[in-house]
Amino acid sequence: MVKNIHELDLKEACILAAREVIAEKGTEGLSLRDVARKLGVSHQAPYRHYPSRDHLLAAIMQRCFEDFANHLDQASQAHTSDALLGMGEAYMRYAAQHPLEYRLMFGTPWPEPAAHPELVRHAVHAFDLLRNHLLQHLQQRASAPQSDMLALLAQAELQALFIWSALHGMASIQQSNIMQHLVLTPGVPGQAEPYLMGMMHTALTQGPTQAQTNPAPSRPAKTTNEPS
Amino acid sequence: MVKNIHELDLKEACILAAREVIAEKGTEGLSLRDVARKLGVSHQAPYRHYPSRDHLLAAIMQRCFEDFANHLDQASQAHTSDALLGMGEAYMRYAAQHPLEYRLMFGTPWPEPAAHPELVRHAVHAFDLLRNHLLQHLQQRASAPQSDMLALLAQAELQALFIWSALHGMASIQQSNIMQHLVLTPGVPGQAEPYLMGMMHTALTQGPTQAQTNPAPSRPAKTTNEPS
DNA sequence: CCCCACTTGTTGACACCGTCAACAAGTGTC
DNA sequence: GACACTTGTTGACGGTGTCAACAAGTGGGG
Repeated sequence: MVKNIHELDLKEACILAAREVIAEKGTEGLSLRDVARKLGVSHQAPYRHYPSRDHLLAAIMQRCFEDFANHLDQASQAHTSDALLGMGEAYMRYAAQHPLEYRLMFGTPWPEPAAHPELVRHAVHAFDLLRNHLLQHLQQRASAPQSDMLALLAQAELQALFIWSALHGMASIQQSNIMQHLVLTPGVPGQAEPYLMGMMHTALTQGPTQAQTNPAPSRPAKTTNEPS
Repeated sequence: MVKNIHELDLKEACILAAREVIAEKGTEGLSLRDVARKLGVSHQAPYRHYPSRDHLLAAIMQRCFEDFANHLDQASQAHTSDALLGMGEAYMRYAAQHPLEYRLMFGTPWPEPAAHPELVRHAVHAFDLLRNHLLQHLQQRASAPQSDMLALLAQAELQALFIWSALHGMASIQQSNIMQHLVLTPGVPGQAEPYLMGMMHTALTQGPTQAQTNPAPSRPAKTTNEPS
C-alpha cells in the first residue's frame, strides 16, 4: 500500500491528496488523518513533513496562487485587443471553475500572519500582475513622457484595488448561495457579470468623481485616464 | 450557577454568549461546549434549544443580518443629501467594526441551503434596502412617467449587484491581511476606499460601456442614468 | 565491521469537539 | 395521584489535531 507513494515523495503527495479533498469537501472538511488514509500511511506520516495542519494549508494555498497567477497571465497574453478585459474574464472563470480553491485563497482566514513568507510572495505576485499591467497602460497614455512616475504608480495601485474589489466581490457573491434566494428579475443574474465589466470600463475611462458629504479633508480629483 | 441565566432564557443566552465568542475567536473557534461552559450549564443544555451547531449559527447569522440591515437603514435616512453614499459608507463602517460577524454573514459557507427560511428572509431584506433605494431614484429620474417598470427594476437590481460587489470586495480585501503585505505606495491604502466610492459614483452616473471582445450575444446598451 | 546519528514512519495516548442515548427533576393537566 | 412534556444532566462514541515514544532504514567515521 506504500508503493504508489514513493514515486513522488510523501510531501508532494500530501498536497495533491489534500487538494482533491478540498475540491470535493471544502477547506473545513479537510483533515490530516483523511489525507493520510487516502495515501495509505499512518495518521502521523504527514505530520513529519508539515509541522501542523496550517502549514499544509499554507503550502496548498501557495500552489493555488501559483496556478491562479499563471491563469491570469496566460489570459492577458491571449487577449491582445483588450488584455485587461481578458484578465477580468479569466479571474471570474477561475473563481467559477475552482470555487473551493478560490475560497481557500481569498475567503479563509490566513493561517499565521507572516510565518509563511513564501505564501505571501506568491499571493503578492498575482496582484502585481494586475498592477503592472495597469501601470504600463498609464505610462503609454501619460501626457508628459517623464510625468510623475510615483503618481502614476499610485494611480495604478488604486485602479488595481478597485478592479480587484469589484471582481472579488462579484465572484464571492456568485459563489455564496445568497444570490439564489434574491428573487431577481429573470434576465438579471446572467447579465450581472457583463454589466459589472461595463461599469468597470466606464469607471476606468472616466476616473473617479468626488462624492463627499461630510466635510472631510478633500483630496484633489484625479486626472482622467484612459487605460483600455 | 444557574441564577444569571434564568433572567433571559437559555435559548437567548446561548446567542449572546456565542456572539461574544465569535467576536473574539472567530466563527471556527466557536464550540457549543464553550458557550455551555460560559453559561455554567452542561455541554448538552444548548443542544436542547438548537438541534445542531449549524442551527445555532443560523440563528446568530439572522441576528447579524437584522443588525446590519438596521445599520444601513439608519445611515441612509441620516444622510439626506446623498443617501446612497451614506449607505456605502455605513456598509464599510459595519464591516470594519464587526469584522468577524461580517465574515460570518458573507464569508462563511451557509449551514444548509433552505433549511433556515427565516435566515434567508432577513438576509434578503438587507439587499432589498439597497435595491429599493436605487429603484426609487431611477423612478424619479425616469423620462416617461409610466416607462417600463420592469426594465427599471432590472436596472436597479443590476446596479445593486454592482454596488454590493464593489463594497463587499473592498471590505473583504481590507479584512484579509493580504493587503498589509502588498507594499503599496504610501498614501494608497487610505485613499483606496474614497477612490472606490468615486469610481462607483462615476459608473452609476455614466452607465456601463460595452466591452466584449469575443463575439458574445450582445446585449443592447443600457440607457444612461443619474441616480445620485 | 560496527556503531552512531539522522531521517522517515508507526503506534499509542491526550484533550477537545459534535452528537446520540438514557436518565432526573420540574410542571401542568386530566 | 398518575401521566405526559419540557428542560437539563451524565455518560458514551467516533472524529479530530497534536505530543511522545518507538522502529526501521541509511549513510559516514572510528
